[in-house]
Amino acid sequence: MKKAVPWFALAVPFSENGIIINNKEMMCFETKITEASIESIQELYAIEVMPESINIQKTKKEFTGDFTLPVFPFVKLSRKSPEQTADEIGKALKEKLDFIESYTIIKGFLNLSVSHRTWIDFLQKEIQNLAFGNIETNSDGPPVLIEFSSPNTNKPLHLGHIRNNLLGDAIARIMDANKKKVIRLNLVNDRGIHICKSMLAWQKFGANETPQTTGMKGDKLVGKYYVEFDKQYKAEIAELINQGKSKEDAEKQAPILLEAQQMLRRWEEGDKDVRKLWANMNQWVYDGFEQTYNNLGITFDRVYYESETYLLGKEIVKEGLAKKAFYQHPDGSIRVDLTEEGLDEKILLRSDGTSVYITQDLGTAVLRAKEYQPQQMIYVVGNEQNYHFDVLKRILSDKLSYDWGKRIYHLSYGMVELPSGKMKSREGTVVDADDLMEEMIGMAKQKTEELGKHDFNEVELNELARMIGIGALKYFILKVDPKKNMLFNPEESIDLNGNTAPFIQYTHARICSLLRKAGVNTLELPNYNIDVIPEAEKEILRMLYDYPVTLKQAASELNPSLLANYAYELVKTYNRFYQDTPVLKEMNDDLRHFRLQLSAFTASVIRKAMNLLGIDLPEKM
RNA sequence: GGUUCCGUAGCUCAGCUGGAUAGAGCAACUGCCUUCUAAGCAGUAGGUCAUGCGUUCGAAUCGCAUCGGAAUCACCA
Repeated sequence: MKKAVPWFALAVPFSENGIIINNKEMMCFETKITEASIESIQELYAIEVMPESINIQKTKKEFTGDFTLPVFPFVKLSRKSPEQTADEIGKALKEKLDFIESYTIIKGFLNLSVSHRTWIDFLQKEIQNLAFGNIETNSDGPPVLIEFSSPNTNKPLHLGHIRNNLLGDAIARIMDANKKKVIRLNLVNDRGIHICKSMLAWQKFGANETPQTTGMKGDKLVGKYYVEFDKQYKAEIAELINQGKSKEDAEKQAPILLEAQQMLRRWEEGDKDVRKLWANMNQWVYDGFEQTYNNLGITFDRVYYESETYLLGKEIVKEGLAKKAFYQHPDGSIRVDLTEEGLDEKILLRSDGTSVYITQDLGTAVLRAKEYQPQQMIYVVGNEQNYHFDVLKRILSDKLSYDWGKRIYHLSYGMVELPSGKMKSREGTVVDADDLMEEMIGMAKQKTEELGKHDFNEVELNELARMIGIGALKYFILKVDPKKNMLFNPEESIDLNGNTAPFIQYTHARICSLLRKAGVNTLELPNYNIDVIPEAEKEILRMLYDYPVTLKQAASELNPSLLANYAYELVKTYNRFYQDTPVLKEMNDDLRHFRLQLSAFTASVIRKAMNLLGIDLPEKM
């Protein structure tokens, strides 16, 4: 249950209580309150307390105040009642901190109120700051590598791949907002028995079908023959069992499987015909993938192909053998003994000298470490491979003593499950990525028309539907904590109301409309002053203030869902205000200007958060 | 069987570095459009936070045990 914090979380400047230390003089109330509290307690009770025991939190909505300090940990030291302790500390804090205007005490909770002037200053200053929330760290430092997507080329992408792609993309964006140089990697698994299965089935039953002759998307066509292979394979197994073979024997001896294995050997020998067929069919798949990636808005800086890198690992294994990090088993295979680390023995090279999955991962890890000398290597891979990455990391850092081995981080995400269980390509129980996107866009279009939005021509309507449909899909996936498994029910379509992207997009569009009608530049409004900020507005300010912290936390935990949930909370808070507070119709100039600026800044922060999730926002909807 | 992860409203999810009366959305029900976009807002109803014990001034949150679910433990990837 303990949150796994990546090793490099420390590289992000957090103070002990998780708050950013001064970024471009950004106001950080919590830090100042914490420091002043330590001082005050020292002065009042002559006792030094650790910063950890000062736990500044946001005041709950039902009480007045902005920040709360529970004083229970100090009552033993003060030898006074919680109320009296809180009062003494509150008095001292008010004196030390000019931004604290007043405080109230409820039981042992000291609720501090930040002055209205301070909040106005915050708004006026930060709305000018285009980089609000972003932070400068290691901007010239070595890059962060993020490997994600990494598809097999024998079948089309499905909803599980979508989660992987969206997480990888969002994390790359979040790291980038933290001023890290990010390299997006894709390692395409373009060779192996699975591709040979598709190739063989196509050769046998394909009748020379191509994407051109069938009008089928390339990856779909190749996937079709992968399923075709499986059908034939199963039929042959059944036949063999009928003839009296055991199930295991049948599975090993089915002629079509033997043929596929033969094809793989010919591929490895460089057989011209096989290589040509392979190159052709892979190209179909790449053309198909490109469309899917485009529609998802996913890009890469560097694509590795396994066919080019799969031999690299053998060298590493041989070196490790020479260094006695590994050993040779009597049967000829090379293995690593990780029993001391609480893991098992693991095969690194087969007895016939060919490489297994981990051999290749060792090779590509060394390759990219050499090429980029990265500060971090993040792998976005499902949690079914936790064990594999545990082994990989231990081999590289412990057994082979690569210093960068420790900087590998497996971003392990949960599976997308259907009500019927896990998705399985071979059994056809998958939610296809292209179909799902198309369906979402269709729904968005239909909804837009139902709501009688007539301000759009055909092109605009399509673009709007794309933003809403794809946005809804991305948000649906990204709002869930990455490490948790999630459920997708195809019977119930993804919502467009409530805690969804369209809700957030809609609020943004409303603000845009408001600003268009105001017809002023919100950055150049005359300086206003108001004595009392109404509660609805203050709640928005408090939410806006939270954005930088949320972004830092999302970065250090590699968790985009924090930003999704933040955006939702912000928007809900804004809508409450919008519903019954006039902005343009406000006659008091100061108030009107304040509300306009508050709205503009809110829209800007919504944009920031959603951009980090890869979600586009229309200005009208 | 070993290891790891998970269990919060009918459903999908927040909250988990211990803090005040456990929150949203969907589904159900009730109000609010002659006023800045109703893809909205306000409200009703729905909970032994899997169970038990422990630590603590205080536990959904930390520890131990039990029950239930998932993943993994390949000369597959």
